[in-house]
Amino acid sequence: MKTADPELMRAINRFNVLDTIRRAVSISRVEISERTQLSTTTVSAITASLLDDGLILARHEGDLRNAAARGRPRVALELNPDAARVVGAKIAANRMVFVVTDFRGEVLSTQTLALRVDRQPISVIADLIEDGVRRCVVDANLSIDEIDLVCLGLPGVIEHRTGHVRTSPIFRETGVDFAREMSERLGIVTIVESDAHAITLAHHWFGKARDIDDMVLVSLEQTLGLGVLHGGQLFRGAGGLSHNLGDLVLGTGPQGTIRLSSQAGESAILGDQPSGGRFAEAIRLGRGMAHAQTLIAAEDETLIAAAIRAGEACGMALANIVTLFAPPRVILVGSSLALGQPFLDSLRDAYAMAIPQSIEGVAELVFDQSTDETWAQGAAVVALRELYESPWSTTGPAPAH
Amino acid sequence: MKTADPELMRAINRFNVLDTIRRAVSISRVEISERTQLSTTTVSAITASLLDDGLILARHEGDLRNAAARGRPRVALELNPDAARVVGAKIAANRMVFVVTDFRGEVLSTQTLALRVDRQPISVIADLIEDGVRRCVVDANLSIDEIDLVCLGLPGVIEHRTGHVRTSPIFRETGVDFAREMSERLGIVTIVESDAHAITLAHHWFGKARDIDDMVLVSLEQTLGLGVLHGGQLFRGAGGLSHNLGDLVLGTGPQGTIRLSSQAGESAILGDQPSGGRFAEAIRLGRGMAHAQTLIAAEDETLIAAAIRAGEACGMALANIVTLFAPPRVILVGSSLALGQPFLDSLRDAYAMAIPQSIEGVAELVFDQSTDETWAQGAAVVALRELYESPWSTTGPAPAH
DNA sequence: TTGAATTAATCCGCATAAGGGAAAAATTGG
DNA sequence: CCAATTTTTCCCTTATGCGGATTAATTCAA
Repeated sequence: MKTADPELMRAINRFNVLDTIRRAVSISRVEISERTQLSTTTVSAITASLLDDGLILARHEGDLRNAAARGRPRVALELNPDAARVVGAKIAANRMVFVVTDFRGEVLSTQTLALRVDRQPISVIADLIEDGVRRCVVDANLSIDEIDLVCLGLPGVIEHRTGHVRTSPIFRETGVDFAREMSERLGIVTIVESDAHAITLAHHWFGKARDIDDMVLVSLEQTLGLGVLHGGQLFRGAGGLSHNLGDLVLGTGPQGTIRLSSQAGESAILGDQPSGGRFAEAIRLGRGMAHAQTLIAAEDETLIAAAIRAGEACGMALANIVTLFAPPRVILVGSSLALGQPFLDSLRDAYAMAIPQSIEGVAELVFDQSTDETWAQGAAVVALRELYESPWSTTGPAPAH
Repeated sequence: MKTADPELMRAINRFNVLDTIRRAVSISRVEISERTQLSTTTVSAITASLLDDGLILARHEGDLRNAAARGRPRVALELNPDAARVVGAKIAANRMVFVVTDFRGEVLSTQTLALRVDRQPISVIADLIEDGVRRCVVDANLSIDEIDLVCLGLPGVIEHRTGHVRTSPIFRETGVDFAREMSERLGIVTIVESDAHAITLAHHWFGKARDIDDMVLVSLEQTLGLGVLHGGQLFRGAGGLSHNLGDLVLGTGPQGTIRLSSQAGESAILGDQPSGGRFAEAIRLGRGMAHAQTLIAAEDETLIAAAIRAGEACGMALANIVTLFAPPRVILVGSSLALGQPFLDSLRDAYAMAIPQSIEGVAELVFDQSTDETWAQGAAVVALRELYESPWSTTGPAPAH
């Protein structure tokens, strides 16, 4: 049981102030006081400590109010970009994308490795990731020991608390203690997180959920993932497990249960393409969905049918998720969106059909084609949140460089 | 944004101490200190204030440690049963059950009204509930103004925060502000909550989830409900909405979507029975499931088939819920369990088939045939939790009588 | 029976938090 | 240059939790 002591109190208020500054980008103390309901005295004390720790900066130029304002001008407070650096990564079956960001989550450098890594031994994958992280750090003109935290977003069922990867399409093994492995290799604390959770936070900080604290995100990639934002925090199942939507059962068929992944997973949509062909080559290079879209535009019957089937399955699963979580907004992301109209239309139709009347209109559907960089940035946000929440003054990573 | 001030700190620690005492039934200050990680000094201060407010009592008789213990004996602290009284109720389509409980949640009196209330005008239902509450209070030798809170548990989609009943099988209307209606009638603050949430808390306090803070409960009654306990608290969807499992889509059939309620809802299982017959009579009296069980024991083909179909549908839905929430335990309750083996076996089989390998074994399935009184007691627990959390010393309901 | 040992509970003083009000600081307008 | 205005800080009060010393209540042994 966590006891409430003055330290916790200060940690909470510090985080709130820091997060308020982040959201506003630039904000005066009075406004922080208004938004957080903290007294100006307390805000002043907290910001003084944040300034002292080098987490924020004061900018005196320009008045934040209208130009004709009288009285002492407000001092703009902003996050100090240099307060920390983190690395975020999206690890997928056929590509890896790394970013280095500053304390604000702004991207400083990007590294993309386009290669198939799934089913490789762990040591090989770990080698590649380590290499990618180091390259990306060098690209940002930094040294590896200037990085405070690393967060890797990967598909599959991941136990956030321990960093164990229960199952992942990119690993042959199950139950890998990947956080420890990478932490040791890099010499930096490394967090392992579900890629869906990463992109969920990315949308909360920079994307289509900036204005709300409750929402659900569904990622339609090789794996089908889910992120639930609840009161501004990721809702992790008991034990901190991430979810795997692909395992959802849609019904029973002649050969047992029909899972969502068998209808809407990447391989289910693209099908078995003759190896060596142009399509198979595109898939291998991670361009499968884009290629599929051109084929759909050319009215390829098989693919259109597959896209429609996938859309229907997703729409139905989505309705069930909305029934359970009743979020005001649902964001859909992932490569499958590239399939275009046949997929999206059938998804929307199936959703409309399946959503119960009682909660019709509760959730707003939003589609978003984020770049891989955004996913990696989301992983960086996971890392940054850890830093925001840690009580700098007393203990934790070094505040500034 | 909730600001952290000393008052919040105090409220948190007070609640933790009170809840620790409740769980232990009888406990000394040292043990509270050990379990809550609060210093003995703080525990002493808080318990002094709780004693002062009359919420707990000190019992000096008997030593809590082994008989041969040396030193000053520990003083046992217990909840003061008389610190508050609440009314809890389970409102179903064909019966109402009321209980009055003391501050510990112990039942003081019970009232059962066996009558069909669904599809009646709201005023009629409200009349009946008012009557039931007042009778139950009199039965407990109390006056209505000695009751601190009332909580009504009803089926359907209910907005806990506002007390609005979005949809409920017992109301003709939708969007009823039932909490306000009943609060005005009774002159007592009345909470309206999903019956599934009520029974979930009942299990957490007294039943099969006493030892854990994370679990999922599925209620199989006329309506199919869900309760999710997350970190010892009910997980309410965004907006405090309760869930309606019956609206979950299982697949598509010739005439549109197939919902769980059409496979496993009470009416789906029992079917259309010729009115006037014994079965129809039993259903009208709320004995439908029990009657069905005797028919199943007599090998009624139609009913066995219906039970199996319902079990399969529930098992599949359950697997999906476990996939999403990954709880260590799932408790199944409700009248449908009375169907017996054909239902339970097919449920278990379908669940085993549908549960993905990656989380096989994380969730333990527990079946429980709670009485209606337990459901009502759960509603009382919802009310009591409000009292436990309210900062008595400063404001809130009167502490003692 | 009496004193030592032991354990529980409380008292006292300290550190730290937030908050309120007054004072200081920094600007504009006349 | 002074008055007006607004932001920020300083000083003081109150509340919290905690550590150490103190008091209280019991058992054990001589």
